[in-house]
Amino acid sequence: MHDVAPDLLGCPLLVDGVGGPIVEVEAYDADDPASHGFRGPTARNRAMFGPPGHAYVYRSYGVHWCLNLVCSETGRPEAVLVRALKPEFRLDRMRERRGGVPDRQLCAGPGRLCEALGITGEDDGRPLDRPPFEILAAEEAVEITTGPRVGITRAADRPWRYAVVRSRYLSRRL
DNA sequence: CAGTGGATGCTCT
DNA sequence: GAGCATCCACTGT
Repeated sequence: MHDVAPDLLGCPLLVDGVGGPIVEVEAYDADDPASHGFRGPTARNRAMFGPPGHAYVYRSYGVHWCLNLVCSETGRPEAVLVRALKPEFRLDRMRERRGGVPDRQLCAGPGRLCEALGITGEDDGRPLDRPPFEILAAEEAVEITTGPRVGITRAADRPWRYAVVRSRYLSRRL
């Protein structure tokens, strides 16, 4: 799964044609105390234990939605949290949904990204290779760096945040 | 700029 | 009843 996470960077993620290339992700694996799947399957996290190539969407802080791409090859809960992408396709829809924030903040953060792409709990468990989802091959090679994950308390020092070097669309500086 | 705190609802202990 | 894989508004320099 730590192989999958960096490979996703640069790949355009679209929902109903709205989106752009992913610039920032975080990896969560089965032996990770910070992962929702760490304590076993529950009603919320069941998608994490399902087949790979599906979405795991959950509500964060009672307010925002966050999107994971499930990539458990072995039936273990492994997923990649999509934290930011470069707004590129159908910017008009994103601006409309995000209420006039600067373009660089349209998808700079997991909650913001879901709002811009219209992702909700309805999308939990849906396959990523069928509408409304679409993930394309990377347009060009990107330079990748790593750093500590954001917003967690347990295992916060694991450097499992992957980002495109010098992208101006990241949720935070590395 | 940096730092702080509130909103808000659901999950798990 | 506690604790969030967050965001935004507001404060003070």
